[in-house]
Amino acid sequence: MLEVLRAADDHPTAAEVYERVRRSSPRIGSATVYRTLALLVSTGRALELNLGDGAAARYDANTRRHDHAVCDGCGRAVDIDHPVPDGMMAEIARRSGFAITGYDLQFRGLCPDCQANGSDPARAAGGTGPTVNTHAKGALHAEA
Amino acid sequence: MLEVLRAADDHPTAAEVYERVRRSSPRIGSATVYRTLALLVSTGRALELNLGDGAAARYDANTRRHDHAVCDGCGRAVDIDHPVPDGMMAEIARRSGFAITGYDLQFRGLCPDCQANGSDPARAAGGTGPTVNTHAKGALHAEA
DNA sequence: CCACTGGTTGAGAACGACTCTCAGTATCAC
DNA sequence: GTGATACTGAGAGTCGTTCTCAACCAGTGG
Ligand SMILES: [Mn+2]
Ligand SMILES: [Mn+2]
Ligand SMILES: [Zn+2]
Ligand SMILES: [Zn+2]
Repeated sequence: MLEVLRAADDHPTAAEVYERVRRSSPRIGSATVYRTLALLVSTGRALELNLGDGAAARYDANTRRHDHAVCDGCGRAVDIDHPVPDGMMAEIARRSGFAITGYDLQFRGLCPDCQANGSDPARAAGGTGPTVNTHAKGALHAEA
Repeated sequence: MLEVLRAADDHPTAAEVYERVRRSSPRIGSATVYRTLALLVSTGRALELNLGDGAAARYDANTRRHDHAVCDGCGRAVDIDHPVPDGMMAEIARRSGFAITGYDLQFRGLCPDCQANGSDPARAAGGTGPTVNTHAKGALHAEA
């Protein structure tokens, strides 16, 4: 299970992990996949990502603190490694009165593939082929 | 409906909006609330927020670009107005190849109330009383 | 007035992503 | 082997949201 995650370069949803694990263990049930993912997350061996588009959670074996850029066309998420300045966190904490423990940041836009296939973006991104989320669910990226 | 949103200083979920609208229009159905919220969002008169905790979407009549600090204890979300430097966006775009159109940023931590009532945080935040999300759903704020 | 027409509405069914329950099974300790 | 214990998968349940569809409400023309 962790192997599957480590081997994944995309950021698979639980359903995608299930599908992949099933190839080597066809008798596994989805409950076990959810249980195991939760365990990996709670023991710090994986990250659960909520990319702010209201879609299913994604899982990431890369536990270093990092952010993502999410493609509005095909849903692909790529790693972004560019920490927010510390001073900013302190400033936010001071102004809000919150005890800030962390932050989630994601950029939205179009990936190179979807920029190319300008029209009907939600179909590009073929490549090695992670499932594409067709149903875009309304005006996204308005968030936060 | 927009009035209800404008009058709200918290960031109500669709269910909370429904509940409040119902006070003046008791015959309204939830389908209409969802439909209307979607319309407000798609016409730019409200924002749909996905605060990255996998919880229900929240709605915000404040359409200025702004971010939020979310309390891990009681779920409260307060506005943060502290734009990320432009240079950073450009840098991200350059390094990722994405055409970046925006970003979503949320800070996590404990609100002043929940800092006070240290133990059992998920019960504080009384105040004017938006519903509190008890079931915390596992290790949050690991995200992104 | 009143029959048509098209846009809204609300009730309830359907849906997707999860989470729970529970009986069956594998594991280990004796 | 026998029993205690943990783990598993099937399926039911939950929650937030969207869909479907019949009833309803404008208007419009007559
Ligand atoms: Mn990542
Ligand atoms: Mn706000
Ligand atoms: Zn794309
Ligand atoms: Zn709080």
